Amino acid sequence: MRASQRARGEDVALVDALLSADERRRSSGSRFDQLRAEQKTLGKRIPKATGDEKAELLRQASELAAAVKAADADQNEAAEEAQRLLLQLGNIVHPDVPVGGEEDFTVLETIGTPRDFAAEGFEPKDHLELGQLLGAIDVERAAKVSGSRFYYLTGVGALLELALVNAAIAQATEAGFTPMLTPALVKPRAMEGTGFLGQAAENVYHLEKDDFYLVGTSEVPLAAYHMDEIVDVDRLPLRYAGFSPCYRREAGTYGKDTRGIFRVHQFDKVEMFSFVAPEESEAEHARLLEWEKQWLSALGLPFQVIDVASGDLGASASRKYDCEAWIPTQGRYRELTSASNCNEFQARRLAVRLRDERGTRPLATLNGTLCAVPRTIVALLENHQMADGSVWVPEVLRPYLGGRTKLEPIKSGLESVSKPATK
RNA sequence: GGAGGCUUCGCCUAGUCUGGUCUAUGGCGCCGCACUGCUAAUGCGGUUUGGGCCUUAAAGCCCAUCGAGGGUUCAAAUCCCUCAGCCUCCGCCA
Repeated sequence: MRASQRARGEDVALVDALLSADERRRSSGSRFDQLRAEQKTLGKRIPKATGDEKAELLRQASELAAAVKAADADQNEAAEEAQRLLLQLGNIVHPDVPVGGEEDFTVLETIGTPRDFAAEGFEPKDHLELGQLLGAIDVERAAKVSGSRFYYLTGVGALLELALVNAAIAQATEAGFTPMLTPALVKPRAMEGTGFLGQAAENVYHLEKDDFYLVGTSEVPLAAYHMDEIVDVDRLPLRYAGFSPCYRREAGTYGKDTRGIFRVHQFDKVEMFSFVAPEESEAEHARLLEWEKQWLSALGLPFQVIDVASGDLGASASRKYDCEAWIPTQGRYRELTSASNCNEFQARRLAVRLRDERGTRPLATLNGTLCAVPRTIVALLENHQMADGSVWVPEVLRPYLGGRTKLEPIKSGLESVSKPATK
């Protein structure tokens, strides 16, 4: 909603200011070039000259040097101004994107059918209750240690995460992605270049003492991986499957999704990231979505695909498809994955270019979630639960869970082993 | 954390002490052309990136770019300062 409220008038004013700053940069730049050429010519004569002639030349050169310096300063100032304005500008929205705020998305398709628990004769438990029965999730101790919106995955919960990650990486590798473990702390340039220091800045953790940012997604280190590089067009597409912890301040979400692990400050995620030629970006966007659908289908989750509305796109995406899984205890579809086409937006800021017969130009970057762990666990537990609190394990995960077909409530869980002394 | 060394137009490299002759040397790779049954070899030419001018186009021209930024100077790859990255050694540490 916030983004949609950004008045169009402001953007127009921004673009005008940007254009005039660029014009200033250009004119003082050509003045600089000209003065510099004169200075060079003059400079060549100085070593050969003697006496009065030399003194005169030195005097002229000195004046010229001052003029060059002034033109250079003008140029730099205008360039900085233009850059500053440019960073405030969001990506251009794809014309087919539905206009409006968060609620104005279009449902593109619905896959699978939510279970009818009433017909099965029992009331579904929510993921936290199931997690506790299984000895898989501990939010109480996490609150003690780290505060709200943190969690421990314990026992089978920890195993479940590892299984999900392994299965997701296996699928991505099969599809041709290069698996990557990425830094979670990045420099300002990487954060800024991916578009996270604009409206999204309030949701980013910053380590002031070292000027590091904690990434909210491995999209950041993956996009910046080829920063300042020129990639030969023959090497495209470059596809990476990143796995990293993700940190989010979740500012402005007080009171939203407070129960369980649906919305947390730290989680692990497998992310797909593609570098492609700009003319390929829409086709690649569709492919990313297909891989997400393949993943969610393999997990046996009912979900819908939405075309996210313009106001909910963020700064860097021109179009975004979300896959939303059915959450039985909430009675609605919730975001599990998100695939964004950023076209040249990030590449331009990070100076990632391609080289083909036409020369060099920015390429396109796209990102798509494969598996954001906690939310996937939420959906998995709730959708595959049975009346006794056990949870059916989809086939893709079994090889990574010692072949087990279901997770079962533990008789004497961690609770009985060591209860917190207080409360 | 401490001490020292290094960073040059794809890769390697000359140049830095002693500022102007650097319009940055040479090799490798790559591209084009020539020659040659093919390949190879050989010869000649080209080969950073960004901005601008000019042109139908090709070509050509100007400016910047020697890790980044600042300073000194008429003039900086070269001298000074700050920062970054890499390497070596010491300390500490999983």
